Amino acid sequence: MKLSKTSEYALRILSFMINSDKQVFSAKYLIDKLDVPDKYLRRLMTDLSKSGFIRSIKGRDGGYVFAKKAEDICLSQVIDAVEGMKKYEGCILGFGECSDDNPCSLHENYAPIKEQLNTFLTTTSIMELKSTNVLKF
Amino acid sequence: MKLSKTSEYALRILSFMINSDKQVFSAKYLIDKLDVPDKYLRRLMTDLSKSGFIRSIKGRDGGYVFAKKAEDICLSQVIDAVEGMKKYEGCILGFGECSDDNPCSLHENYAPIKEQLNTFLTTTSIMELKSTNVLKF
DNA sequence: CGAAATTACTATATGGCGGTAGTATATTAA
DNA sequence: TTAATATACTACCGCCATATAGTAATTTCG
Repeated sequence: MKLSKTSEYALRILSFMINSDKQVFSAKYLIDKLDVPDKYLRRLMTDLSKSGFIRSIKGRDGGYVFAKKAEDICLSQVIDAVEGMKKYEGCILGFGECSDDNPCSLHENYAPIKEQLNTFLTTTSIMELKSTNVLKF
Repeated sequence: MKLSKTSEYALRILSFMINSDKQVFSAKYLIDKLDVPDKYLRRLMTDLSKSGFIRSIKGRDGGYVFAKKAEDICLSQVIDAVEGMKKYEGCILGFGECSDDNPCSLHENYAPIKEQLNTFLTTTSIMELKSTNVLKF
């Protein structure tokens, strides 16, 4: 299951920052290294700043730095900040009140899978995106 | 994880048809019973006909009937017909060539979950939507 | 200081999904 | 044969995600 393009971009950027020795990353530098559209990346960086994952430094020699430890940023937080987690948490048939007590006809079979997905997203930090391999996208 | 609204509608309609004693269902009747917008349902029924799940009968006293056994229609086929299965089958990070041999940094942890999801969708027929409970939506 | 480099903001395309409106076409009951 | 009932088709609109363009504001190096 694919995330939204915006979530992909966000994770790709944070992943790149983790895998680099640099501390400060200008938008220009990230655009040069990653396959993310110029203005879209800039706006996304502002969003990620407002969400508290990174911090912006204005002016000449400015850029972005991590605002918290990468170990403390989990996938679901990033996804929730840029596209929302609702679509990954809800009932597969879209029934508003689907639950163990009031299940839709697929609930019994699907609930365990959804549970695993949500556990994965909420317990995996972006440090998992650190890799010795070259980044691909 | 939620399906597209169109997939929801499609499964809701087929589910309703399974749970009824009727054989032929006019669009007007389905619209009256289900919470699906008039013209949107009509267009969707045409799509489901073209995909071979149901068959249309034109003219007065016309409507729609199943074109194949409900046991032979699985969830993934319906989803694929109306919204496509790509987003449920692809790499979570959107890497085109993500595989066991050439994995993205989340592949190892996410692949088993994706596998379960796809098995669920491809092995569950819409007969699973038959229920003694009242339909909810 | 002042020019250069950088982030922040606002406004504007673009494409797809969900939804609507009107018309054409087909069939049947009377 | 004709009116009624049904599906099929085409065109359009609104919203949201993605993407682009231009300008304003901020900081630092020389």
